[in-house]
Amino acid sequence: MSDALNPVQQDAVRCTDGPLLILSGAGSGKTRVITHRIAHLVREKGVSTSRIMALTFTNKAAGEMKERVEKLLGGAMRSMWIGTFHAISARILRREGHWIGYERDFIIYDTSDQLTVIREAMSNLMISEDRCPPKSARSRISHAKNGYVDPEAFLSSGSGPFAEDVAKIYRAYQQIMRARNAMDFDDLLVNVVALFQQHAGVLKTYQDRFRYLLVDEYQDTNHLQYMLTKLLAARHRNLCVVGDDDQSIYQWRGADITNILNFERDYPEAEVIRLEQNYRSTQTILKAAAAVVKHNRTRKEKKLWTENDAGKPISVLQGVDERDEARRVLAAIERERTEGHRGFGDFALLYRTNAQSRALEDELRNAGIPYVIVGGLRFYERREIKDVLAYLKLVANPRDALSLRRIVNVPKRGIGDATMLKVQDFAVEKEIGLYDALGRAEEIVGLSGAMTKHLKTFHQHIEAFREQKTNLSVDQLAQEIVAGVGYIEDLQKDRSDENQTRVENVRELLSAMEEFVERSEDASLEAFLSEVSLFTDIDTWDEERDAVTLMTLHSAKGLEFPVVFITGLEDGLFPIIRADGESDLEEERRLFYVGITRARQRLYLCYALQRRRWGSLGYGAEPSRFLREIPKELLEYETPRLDEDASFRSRSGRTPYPPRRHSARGKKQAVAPAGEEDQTASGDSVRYVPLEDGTFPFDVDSWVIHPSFGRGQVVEKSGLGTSTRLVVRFGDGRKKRLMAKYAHLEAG
DNA sequence: ATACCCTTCATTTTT
DNA sequence: TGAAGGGTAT
Repeated sequence: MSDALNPVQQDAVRCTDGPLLILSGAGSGKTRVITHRIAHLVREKGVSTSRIMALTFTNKAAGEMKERVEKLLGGAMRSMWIGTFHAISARILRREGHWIGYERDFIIYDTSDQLTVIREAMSNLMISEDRCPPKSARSRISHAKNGYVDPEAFLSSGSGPFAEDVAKIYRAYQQIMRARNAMDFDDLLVNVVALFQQHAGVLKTYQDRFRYLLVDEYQDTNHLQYMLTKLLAARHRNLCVVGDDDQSIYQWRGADITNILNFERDYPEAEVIRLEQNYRSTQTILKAAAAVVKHNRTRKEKKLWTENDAGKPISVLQGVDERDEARRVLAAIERERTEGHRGFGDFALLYRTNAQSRALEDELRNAGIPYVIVGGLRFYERREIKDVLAYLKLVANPRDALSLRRIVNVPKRGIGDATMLKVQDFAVEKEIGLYDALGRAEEIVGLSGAMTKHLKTFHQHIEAFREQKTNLSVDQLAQEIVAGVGYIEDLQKDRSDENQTRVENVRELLSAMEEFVERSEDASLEAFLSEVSLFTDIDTWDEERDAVTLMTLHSAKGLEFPVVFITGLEDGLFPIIRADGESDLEEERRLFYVGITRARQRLYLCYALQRRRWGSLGYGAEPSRFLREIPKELLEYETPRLDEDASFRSRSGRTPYPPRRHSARGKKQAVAPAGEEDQTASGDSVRYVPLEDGTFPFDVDSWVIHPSFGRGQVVEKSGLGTSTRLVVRFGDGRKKRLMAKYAHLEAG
């Protein structure tokens, strides 16, 4: 990219006052313009950074923006509010939520937490899950919120099947969330809009403070975000929105493309600037992108151009099935690597659905190629991470019954479901929270003395953490908790690979917290919890790593790679057609457009003639109609090589690469079990003598025979009498935990 | 309490 | 297909 801004970019930078719509084509240097614009405001116009707010969709975009502005201005931009809509809303609500009945320490529920609450609401209402699937309730509630529709309005609008049920669930759900001082993602936006609408004074403070407002990816704003933007900008009207209607790919989530299409109607005095020079891709790639998106009707006409070379044709790869497709991708990667002198980090493999990553992943792993998967299984959604966070959440907010339930018996404290039911009954009877009920465990009838003690101990433990909360930083507090409850030790009791990974993840979390404390001005527990709740996988994606990147087309938005493979280009998959036959072809096409324009030099379009979808159901597929929308002269079909070599490889799973270890986040490595050789040597024979009380005489190191596992050696023994438990290592190296009284062991 | 078997779900995309 | 969660036998 050239150093100086081009004339249009300069216009966009200098046009600071009044509403401005920047239509920025893919690869047109959008981020550069935004950051220079902010720097211009500060340096040339003397605007204080504290008066600028920039809203983005992802933390990554926000972080990048902040970093680049800091670089331009040479200093930390503490006072400037750059963040995602959700993060900024959370920040405002931490300060002002009390106006609308939330406490400062409200917690943010993720989508699985949401589901739990919905189930709870449904069971209270006696609505069966067959009648109204919780997930569909969730999505309809979310839609309602995105349209700023409350339960009552939802009911009167009476839309869709079971509208009454959903309205009831919606209301009950909100009641539960309120009682727990909790908000879901949508609530963050709903509440900040409600706050501003109901409290003019509060709104005025923010309107006055933020004289310059900037919104990135405006084409993806939903109605709530639109309202929020409008409210904030109403006073100064210095609102700059940046976007590209051709890259609107979140309508399914409530994004309203008319926000960008109607900007000029909302702000008649708005300037419009079009960034149309592309600095990223070859002419060939741009031509293909333009030809595709031209098929859409609802869009603003624009003409992207570039001074770059024509570049190579776009390659089309055909596989017989998804494995074959994957192998062809790998072959192309290898060719690019040797001929094009590229590193693994230059490649991106994009797909429509996360499930498609498997075949690619399998082949990459076989070949020993390092790769990173973005999305899919998220760090903060892992069990161990959620456990630790649940402790923190409970410490932050004892009303968070969800977190309480999650960890009350983790690690095991002998507090089971039956006990918690009694606690719950007591809590309901006394009209107190679950947590407070634990503190009064001695009053609960029907609990054994030991159980009461367990509950009290747990309560005291948490109380102690709550006291420490004020003197300790978040990371120290987390360390105290992890150590205090023996979380890691508990994991290490079972030394499986899986648990080892879990321990590492917990440590990773702890170090992430240290980092958080170092870099944040507000290092409070609440701020940390807010941040992690709003974190996604793409945010941690490390572009420096020399590894092939795998991700969905959606995740790829905003990124670029020298070489891009778009896989699974089959009708029905991409464009996707759902089970009900519904498909938004224009949005799918925009998604394809986004994918194409991620590529700088080389683009590969791949499909398979047959693909397994949900297992055995293989379906024959037509190549995607989108392929036909690209002019033939831009394409180069790779001769399908369906020779015996390919089929041989398909069976043996061999590839030209030697297997090598690599780490792919979130995927457990296929590690061969620690091979213990056959134990054929006869050890000391222990006579099988069943004792009167049913105990068994086996000790550590003695040999036993199990009716189904065969012969093995006792490596651990715990418990006494009838509850004797043994860990036995059998012939194939597998260790089994056995309850001696059930195992039918014989001496051997 | 654990281990295994069964069912179900996911397969659209995410803050 | 395979992961994950529930239920049941041990």
